[in-house]
Amino acid sequence: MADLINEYSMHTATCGQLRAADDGREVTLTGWAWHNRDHGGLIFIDLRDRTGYTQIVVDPDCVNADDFAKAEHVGREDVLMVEGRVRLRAEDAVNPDMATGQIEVLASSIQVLNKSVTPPFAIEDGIETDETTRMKWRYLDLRRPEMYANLYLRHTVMQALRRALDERGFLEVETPILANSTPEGARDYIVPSRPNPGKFYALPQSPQQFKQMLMAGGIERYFQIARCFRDEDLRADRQPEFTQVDIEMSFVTEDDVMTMMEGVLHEVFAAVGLDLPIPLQRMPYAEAMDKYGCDRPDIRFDMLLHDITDIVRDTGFKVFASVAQAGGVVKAINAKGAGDWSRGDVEKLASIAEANGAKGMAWVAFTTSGEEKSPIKKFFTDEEWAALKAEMDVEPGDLLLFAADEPAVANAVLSALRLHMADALNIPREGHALLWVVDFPMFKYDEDEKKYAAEHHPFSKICDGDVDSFEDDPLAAGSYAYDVVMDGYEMGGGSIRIHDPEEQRRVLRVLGLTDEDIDAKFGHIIQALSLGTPPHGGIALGLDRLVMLLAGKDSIRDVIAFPKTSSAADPMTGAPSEVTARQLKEVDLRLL
RNA sequence: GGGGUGUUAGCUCAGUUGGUUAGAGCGCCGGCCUGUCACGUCGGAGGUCGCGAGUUCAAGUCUCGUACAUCCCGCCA
Repeated sequence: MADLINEYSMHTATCGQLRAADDGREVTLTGWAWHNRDHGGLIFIDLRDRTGYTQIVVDPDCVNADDFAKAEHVGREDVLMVEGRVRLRAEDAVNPDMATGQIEVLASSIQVLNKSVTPPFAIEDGIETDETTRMKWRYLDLRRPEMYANLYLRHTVMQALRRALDERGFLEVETPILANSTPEGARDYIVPSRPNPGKFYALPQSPQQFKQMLMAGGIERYFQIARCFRDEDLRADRQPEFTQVDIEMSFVTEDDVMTMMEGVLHEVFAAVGLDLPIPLQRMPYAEAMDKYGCDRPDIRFDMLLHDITDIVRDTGFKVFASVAQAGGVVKAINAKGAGDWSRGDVEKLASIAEANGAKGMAWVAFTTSGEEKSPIKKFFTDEEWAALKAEMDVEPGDLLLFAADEPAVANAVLSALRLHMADALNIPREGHALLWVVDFPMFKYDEDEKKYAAEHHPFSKICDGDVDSFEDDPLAAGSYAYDVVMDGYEMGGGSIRIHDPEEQRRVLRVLGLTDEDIDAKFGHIIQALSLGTPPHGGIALGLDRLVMLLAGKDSIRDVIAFPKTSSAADPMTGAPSEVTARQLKEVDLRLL
C-alpha cells in the first residue's frame, strides 16, 4: 500500500488534459473506468477523472497477459491506475467531439485499485434518473461531469466573493450555529441543551442578530458565508439548510450598500466569465407590484400587467364592475401569440389562477384571422371595448387574461399567469437580468394572525418621513430595505438597520410584542443600541440561488453537494432518524 | 395543512375495454470480435406491478386508504 501511495504522488497527468503536444510522454493516470469497448484482441477503456477522460488502449503486445486479463474484466466505475505512453491517434481515429480526442494512452500496465459493483444508474450527463435515486447514491451522482461542474462553479463564486469582500476591507467572522430561538419569522430547528434541562438552542435562520452585534462590536465591515436553517416546507429553491453570503457595514446609506454589492457582483460574474453591467436598475416596490405583480420581477420579458379598473368600473360585466366598485382592481396581461389557442387550452389556465386565489379567470382571444372570441365581450359597450383594446395594445393573435380581485390576489394571479405563459409561448429568457427592488413598506398586515408583520424584518430602519408617527398607520410606513432580484428570483435582500433603541422598541410593539417579550427576546439588541451601536446596514445573498441561476438549473438541489428531499430527509444517510432512549433521557425529553 | 402529477426489471419507460405466460431500450452476465469511442454481434438472466384493504369468476388496469417522490398554494420576519 505504501508503494501505491508513492505511485499516486508520481502522477504525471490527469485524464482530461492530455493533448497532441503530450505525444510521447510516459504518464500515470488514475480514474474510473467509464466505457469499456472490448474488441477481443484490443480493448479501449475510457478512463475518467474530475478533469475529463482519455481513451486507454490495451494492446496484448504491450501489456503482460495478467494485465490484459484485468482489462477484459474491467467493469463500470472500477478504479484504475494505468501507466502508459501518450501517442497521437491515426488521422481517421481522431475524435473531434472529445477534448482529448487527438491522443490516446497506450497502456503498459494496469492496476485495479478498487472494483465496483454495477452502479444503480449511469454516470453520465443528461440522465433522467429520479432525484431520490440520485440522492441515495449521491457520491455516484457527484461523479457525473455536470455535477462536478456545478460544485466547481459554486467554488469559483465563493472564492470570488471572498476575494472581492476581502479587498473591500470586510472581515470574515463566524457566528454561532447554536443560537437562540426568535419569536418572529420562520419555524426554528431546535436543539436541546443537556446542561440546561428543558431549554433549547435554535439553529439560526440567519446570522442577523449576530451581525448587528458585530457592528455594535466595532467590526465595521463583516461578511460570512453562513449556513442558515428554517424548518418550513421545501421548494425547488428552498432547502431546510441553505447558505447566505451575509454582509454588514457600519456608517453607510442604502446607496453605499447597493453600490458596494454591485461591485462585488460584477467581480463574481467576471470570475465565471460573465459581464454584469452596473449600476443595476432600481425599481420601486410599488412599480414592481403594479407592472409585474410581484416583488421579484423577471424583467427579461414584458407581458406587463395593465390596470383596467377605471375602464370597467361601470361595465355590464358584473364580476368586473362589482370588484372595481368595491375597492378591488381589475388587471390584465396580453399573452401575444396565444390568440389562436383552443377554448379548452385557455380555460385550463383558470386552474393556475385558482391556485393563486382567484375565483375565476376571464379571457379574450383575438385570433390571427381577426375574430374576437370571449365569453365576456357581450357585456361590454363599444366604448369600453375600444378602451380595453387600446390599453392592452391589442393585435390579432393576442390573448388577454384578466384578474379581478383585491390587489394582492389579482397581482399574484397575473404574476403566475405571466410566467406560465412565458414558458408556454417559449418567450426567450436568456442571459441574466438583475435589478434592485427598493422602497419597501415596513409592515404588512397578516389577516390570519390579525396583526402586523415586518415586510422584511423588524430591524429595518423606517424612512425618515414616517419614523415619527408610523404607529398611526403602519402600512403607510416605508423602510430602507432593498432586494436584489435575479431572473425572477429573490437573490438577496437587506436594509439599513435601526440603531435607535427607542425606534427598535416601537417597531417591535407594532408587531404585537409586549415590553416583557421585547426585553426577554430582544433585550440584548436594545441594550447594544443604547451603548453606541453605529448606524449600520447590510445585505444577505442566497448563494444557492445565485449559483443555481449561474448554472442554468431550476433547483438549488443541483448546486448543493448533499441536499434533502421535499420531506427534509437525506436518502443517503437516513437522516433524520430516531435516537436512543438514553439520548432522550440525557436531554430530559420524552416522546409523546 | 391543501391541490396537481407520479410510483411496473438495476435505470428510463410502454402496458389497449379488467382476461391466459407483464414488454421495450439501456445496463448486467456469457460467447465471438485488433480501431472503437453510445463499438458491433449472438445468446442469457433479471418482476411481491410502492404498500394495505375492497369490488370481481378474474386487478398492473376499477374503488378506498396509505407511504414516498416531485411541482405549486399556504408557510418561508
